[in-house]
Amino acid sequence: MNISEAARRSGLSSKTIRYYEEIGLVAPAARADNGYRQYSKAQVEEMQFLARARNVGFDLEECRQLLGLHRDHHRQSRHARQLVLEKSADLQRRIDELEAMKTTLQAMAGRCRGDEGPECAILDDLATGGGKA
Amino acid sequence: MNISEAARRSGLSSKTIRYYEEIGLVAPAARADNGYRQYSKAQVEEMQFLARARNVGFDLEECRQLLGLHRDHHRQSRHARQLVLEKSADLQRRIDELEAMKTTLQAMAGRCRGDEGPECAILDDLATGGGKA
DNA sequence: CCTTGACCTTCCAGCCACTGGAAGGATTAG
DNA sequence: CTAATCCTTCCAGTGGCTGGAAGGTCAAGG
Repeated sequence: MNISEAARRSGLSSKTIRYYEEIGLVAPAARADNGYRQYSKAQVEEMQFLARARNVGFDLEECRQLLGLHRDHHRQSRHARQLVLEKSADLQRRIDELEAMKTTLQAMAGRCRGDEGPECAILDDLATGGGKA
Repeated sequence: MNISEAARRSGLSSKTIRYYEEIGLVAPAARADNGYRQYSKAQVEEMQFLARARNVGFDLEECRQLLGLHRDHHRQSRHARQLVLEKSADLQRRIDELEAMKTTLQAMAGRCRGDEGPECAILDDLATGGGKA
């Protein structure tokens, strides 16, 4: 299987697959006589694993750890669970941050006339910090 | 006022102030005889404006636009309001994404024993996509 | 056989918004 | 005089790709 087929099946782009190989996240692919990368089902499955891990918020270093656990038959599930709980808490912190920003923005928009005139509660808030901005 | 004092008062770092000058987000500072940058109150206020705008989620290009509106006495407040509403929607989309990730993670953690053994619902979910991961 | 188009390869540059650090000059306090 | 703390410029690195150039390979159609 060539790289674009592996990409289609895994959900990663060809570029991303090459990049993951370069940084050692996936093993270097076998090469056909013409130099093209060749992939097995097992490798595509690892790529799917990585695509899913990325999609739930893990960074590449965490993906590396998770993949290590996945490959290790002597792993302890508490290690995976800990990574997941930490990431979950991390996401919650980021959500809280974004919510706080959004609340501030909504408050500013609520005080702004938003018309053709120059008077603007938003710009005043940003200038003075008055509206908790 | 030297750069570190301007940094302290504005909430930006000295590095960031130099960077903003370099990309033309703030006007080049006046220089003292020794070559040190000198800042006025008005400039520090613009930096505070930028720091606040950054803190509510605007990227540097948007900050540039907001600062342009702030400086323009013939502005129309609807332009600022539009930027704010778009950013708010943008934040909401990101919040929704993060919530979805977190929900998936929580579900995975809930099914995982998290003990000393190798059996692990999390790794299985990531491998198979079974748990909607 | 030739061309066209879709693959594939490598390598380099760029994105965003800084941050760290090196190398060197200026200022201040003791 | 020295030490500490400023300031300057410049270069490199971060994460996780993405785009593009320059060139090799392959399958189908004329």
